[in-house]
Amino acid sequence: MFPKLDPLLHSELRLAVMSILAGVDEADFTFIKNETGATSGNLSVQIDKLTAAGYITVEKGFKGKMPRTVCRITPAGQEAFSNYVGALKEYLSAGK
Amino acid sequence: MFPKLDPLLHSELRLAVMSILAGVDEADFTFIKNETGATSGNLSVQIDKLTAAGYITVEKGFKGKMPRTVCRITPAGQEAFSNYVGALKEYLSAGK
DNA sequence: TAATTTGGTTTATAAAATAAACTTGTTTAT
DNA sequence: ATAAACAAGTTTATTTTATAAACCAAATTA
Repeated sequence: MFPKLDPLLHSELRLAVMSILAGVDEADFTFIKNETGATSGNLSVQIDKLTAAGYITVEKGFKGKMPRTVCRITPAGQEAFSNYVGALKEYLSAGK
Repeated sequence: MFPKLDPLLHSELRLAVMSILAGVDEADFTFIKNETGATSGNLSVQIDKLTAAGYITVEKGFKGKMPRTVCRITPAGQEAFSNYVGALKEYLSAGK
């Protein structure tokens, strides 16, 4: 009746990150930080976890001279996110 | 853009409990335990938290000779659940 | 050239979830 | 009658997460 929720996605910040990345081609660290209001440290940690899970990729480069970290969602990440949304609906249906 | 999610509800088991209670008049401990597949210990702890928050009420009695714990959602709980569902939708919209 | 800011990472602390062990009392089998 | 197994939880301990604090290197600004 209640499907298991992917613990990697069932986290406020990681979910927000995935939500952003699901809607765009790419987004950099600073943009995600601004959108979510997260601290750099927290964001850095959560991005690592999503990367380790293969849900996103991280590409480090430079914009001019400043370092820049670009994130993208992977197909596996898209699917995991989609599955999570589906599973969650089972929990929410009663609460309209 | 991303509303804060009520941390009391953003928990797999507590959310399942609230989801059950949102749909029925009352439910007892054993029923919730069966529906969710949770361990007694975990369920006991999470029910305490929901009770402390005023989201549910717990009534202890007996069914025949056996102890029995009946749970009900409160108006505050209904509203919190409803708000949570609304907030969550902001996070899920990108993922269809 | 001395702050200050940008863009982070690493490490430490606080909070949460989960599991293991225990309690109280009830049936069931011997 | 009594021991073994079960029901319905609670309490305590362990593990996992999330968050915050401290730190770092390079770039920019005063």
